[in-house]
Order: sequence, then structure tokens, then C-alpha cells
Amino acid sequence: MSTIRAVRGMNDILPQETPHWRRLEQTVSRLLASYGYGEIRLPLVEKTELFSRSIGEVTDIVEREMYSFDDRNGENLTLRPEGTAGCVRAAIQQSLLNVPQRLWYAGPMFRYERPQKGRQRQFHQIGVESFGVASPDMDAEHMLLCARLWRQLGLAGAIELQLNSLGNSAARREYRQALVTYLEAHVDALDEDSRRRLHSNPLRILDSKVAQTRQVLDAAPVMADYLDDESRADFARLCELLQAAGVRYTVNSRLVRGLDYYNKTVYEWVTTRLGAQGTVCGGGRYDNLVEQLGGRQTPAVGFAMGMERLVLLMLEAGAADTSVPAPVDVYAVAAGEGAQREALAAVEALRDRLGELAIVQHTGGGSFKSQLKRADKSGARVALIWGEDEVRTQTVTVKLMREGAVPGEHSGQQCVPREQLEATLRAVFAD
RNA sequence: GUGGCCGUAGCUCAUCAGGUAGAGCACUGGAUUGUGACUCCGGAGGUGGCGGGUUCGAGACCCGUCGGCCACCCCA
Repeated sequence: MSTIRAVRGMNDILPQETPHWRRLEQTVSRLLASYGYGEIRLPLVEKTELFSRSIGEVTDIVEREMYSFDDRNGENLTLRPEGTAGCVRAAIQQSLLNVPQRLWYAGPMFRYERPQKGRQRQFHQIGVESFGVASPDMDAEHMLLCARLWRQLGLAGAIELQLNSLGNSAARREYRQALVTYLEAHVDALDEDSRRRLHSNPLRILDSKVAQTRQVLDAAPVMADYLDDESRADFARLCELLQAAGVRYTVNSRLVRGLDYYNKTVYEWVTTRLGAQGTVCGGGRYDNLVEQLGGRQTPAVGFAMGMERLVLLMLEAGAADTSVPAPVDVYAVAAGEGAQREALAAVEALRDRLGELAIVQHTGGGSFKSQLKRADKSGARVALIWGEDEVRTQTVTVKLMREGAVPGEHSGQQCVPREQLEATLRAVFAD
């Protein structure tokens, strides 16, 4: 009888980790609200065609990483591998594109890959998309927003911004041709993967990690020399805006991204603290995607950040407090049927008045000794004790578990009249 | 899909020329029948991932398989 395990690459996020996730989520949602972005909630499943048409037929994601299946009607569906396609679909379908739109979403994405550090098959992204603005001030807004987020999370020192421009499709075509011509002259020096990509997706040879291939690339033609005038001007303007706003960046002419829909600006926020998975956030402009998916021509920019990677980074490099406060403030203990009855009601009444405190009522009975053991393990600062004496005298014993207690002695506890319980607790938790 | 490392109690690990397993933590009971965290004593918990092979005998050696981690590929 083998036990059932989770699907490979689909991880549980346990109570000790969720506080970090919540901190990230809350920080991000407040931040996005402050920039005027509206939250959109999208399906996890879309028609497969949506992804193959937007991400690109020959990308790794579409070729071998999608979780696709036929539903009962024989329609081929896919667990979303990224968020932009669905967001664009929704924006078109729900007629959100008549005015500039600022949207964001969060949730799980699915890609069939071998798991490793910072990569799993079900992972979580927060995505941000802006529609209807073609000028680079929109791109800059996204990067400013990210920079602010890193500051708020205490990660500013661990993340840096890399920028590039891919130009329009004509420029990219021209550059691609030049690159292929150059690389073909050096085929012998290329690694196997790069040779395979030479004709299927040559731009991606640019970010190869193979040393010898990189040497060849050192003398390769550079994208910047092939940019169309508009892309060149927009990129210059973007750099200017970033500088004026004090956002540091480096131009990385090798930066290409794995999704076909990007044009003009592409960028990644990267760290060296997470092993091989350095990209913590990435995005760019996709001015043709809306039209490609059947909408009216609408310029757009967007990015997505990886929540697992950010949480990891918060833990490994975060300057700010990653300590998690005890989930329990008060632990209520009672022995004897009468005492239990009274305690249950009293604790409920307390919750009416002190809703901000986390109060755990001991369940399952047991001796005072074992119940107090539980109270201690819970991390509670205060234990409340009901026994026969308390019931008889209409009191509650308030015992301080963390402070004011001398080891080995029953100090730091006092017996207070019922009606003073709330005030006593307020005093204890006042600081 | 490819490569490297790993797989012994809930967790972290140990043992041994190959002779059928131990520690710490956690859990649990007790040390004045109303009091935790410290200390002391006791208890429970392992078909040594699974299958096969070599051997008189394997957790230890070999093969396969499954799983985990990390890396390649690519991305968040």
C-alpha cells in the first residue's frame, strides 16, 4: 500500500511558508492598487490554440512543456503555462480595450519541465499588463513599479535590471538573417544545441551558456545596429526615463526571450543568489499580440514575476524581517466538565471583544500538565486556566508563558475575576 | 528529454571486510492526584524506496525500477 504522493513538481506550501507568501502578495496588491491597476481573475484552463497562437508554435513552451488534454467534448484544452495570453483573450472578449487598461493577476501556471531549484511544474506568477499605450513611458512605469517593490521587500540590493530592444518584426527579420549568415560561417565552433537552433530559432543562440559558443558570439552582429528608427528612438527614450527616475539598468544586447510575441522592449530582473534560475521577473512589449488574437490593433506591455523565486530570495537575501510571529497569542486550558463549558463560552465572548488576538481553545481534554504543554508548544504568550477553583470563585487564571516567569516556579500568573479578564489581556498585549 | 549526486525511524543523520539496525530532535508516559518551557527515568515508532541478482548470509556489493535534489535545455 504505497502512499499517494503529490505529482512531481507540484509542491505543497506549508503553514510555516505561507506568511512569506502573504507578505509578498499583500505588498504587491497594495503597490499595484497605488499605481491604479485593477485585478483580473482568469481561468486556469484555456483552449490550447490560444497558447500556440500567442506564445509561438516553435517555442519550448508550446513544443514540449504544456499540460494539454481533451475534455469530454473532444476539445483540446491546456493548463495555462503563462498569464499574458489569457489576459489578452479576456481583454478582447470582455471589450476592455476601448481605453488604456492597467491590469494585474496572480495565480498558478503549469509547465511540464524537470523540477530544480526555483523551478517547478506548478509555479505561481504575478502578472501585470498595460494595454493601449504605445509610448515607452508605459514600459518605464512597469519598471519603476518593480523597483519600488524590490525596495519594499528589502531585495533592492540583490536584483538588477537588464534591458534590450528587439525592434519591430522587419528589423528582427533583418537582424536574424545577419546573425544566421555570421553563425553559419562559424558552424564548426558552435555547440550541438546552437547548431540545431541555427535555423529554427537563431536568436536564442544569443543567450547560450556554452563558453565556446559565447566566444563566437562576441564578434557576432549586434541587434542594436539593426533596429528600426522608431524602436531605436523609443529605447533611447526609455533609458532616459529610467535614468531620470533613478532606476539603474544594464543594456544586454544578448537578451532575447522565449516567447514569440515580444517586440521592442524586453527586460529581466535577475539575481545571482538563486543558483541557475536567476530570472525573478521578466517581460516586455507585445504590440501585435492583441491583433494576432483577433482584437483591434492595440499596443501592450507586460511582465510577470515568479513568486517561488521571490519568496526564496526573500528568505536567502532579504534584509527585512523574515521571522514569522507565533500564530497563537492566547491558549485557553480547562479541566473538568463545568470548567470546559465555562471556558468555551468565555473564550467565545473574548473573541467578540478581542478579535485581533489569536485565541486557541484547547480541545481533546487531558490533564492540566498536558494541556499546558500544548499551550507552551503553541508559542502563546498567555495561557488562560479554568479549573474547579476558578469556576467556584468566578475567576480565571492568567498565566504568562514567555515573560515574567521564573523557571521552576509558578510565577507570572494571577487569578483575576471574570469581568476583569478582557482588561487584563488588553494590558498584557498593549505593547 | 540528457547528466551528476542521493534514497536507513515523522525530521537530521550514524553504523558495518557483507552476519538480519542506532543517536539527537520530535511524539508519548512518569518524577507531589491543578501548571508548561529546564533536568531525570521510561515508551512507542523502521519489510533500511521497490524488484531482482551475487553470497551460507546484504541496508551495506551488482543490475533494474521508482522517487528526491542539483545542473543542462528554457524560463517565472
